[in-house]
Amino acid sequence: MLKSSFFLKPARELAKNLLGKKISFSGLSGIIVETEAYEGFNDPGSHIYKGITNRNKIMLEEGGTIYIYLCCGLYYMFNIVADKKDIPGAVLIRALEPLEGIEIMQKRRKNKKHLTDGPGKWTQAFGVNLDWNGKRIEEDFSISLYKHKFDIVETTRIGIKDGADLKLRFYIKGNPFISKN
DNA sequence: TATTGGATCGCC
DNA sequence: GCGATCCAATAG
Repeated sequence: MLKSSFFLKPARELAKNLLGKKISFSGLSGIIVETEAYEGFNDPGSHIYKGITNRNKIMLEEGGTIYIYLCCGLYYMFNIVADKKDIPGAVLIRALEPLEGIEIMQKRRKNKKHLTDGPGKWTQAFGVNLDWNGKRIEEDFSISLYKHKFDIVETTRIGIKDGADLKLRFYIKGNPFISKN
């Protein structure tokens, strides 16, 4: 289990540090293999870029707060807020390598072959929804060390129009559970 | 009130 | 490859 001070760093740093960590929730777990950073007020790809709203104000909370939002009316995106209070930033968890509770994940997912290799897929497999928005990560989830040695690929983020050139997506090189792009 | 996605799936 | 899906937040 990581200390809460682990999350008090800029989003791009936290995004890299979260790779290879194990995330556990309600008997399910997986290794974080792909993340994206959304950092500061000046990141055009970030929700908070155009100003603080009722939804994105959670990005100003203390690092380690959960930020969940519904994407395309269908899928929940799970983010961990980065950095100190009032400094905006979040890390989107895009893909996991499943470890425990695979039968439950298969029950929730229609496509049994692709349980956790996308930001909307793994939240569906884990049964994550808006109930966890604004909660502290340590309340229901636990994040702990798992992998130690791996190479990190730094590349561009997926699905955004603005800030698409910034290399703020990170994934574990060679891992088969990276989302499609 | 009307529009719109940081995605996924199924069907061409 | 491309359109349908679904709904909360945002903009107007």
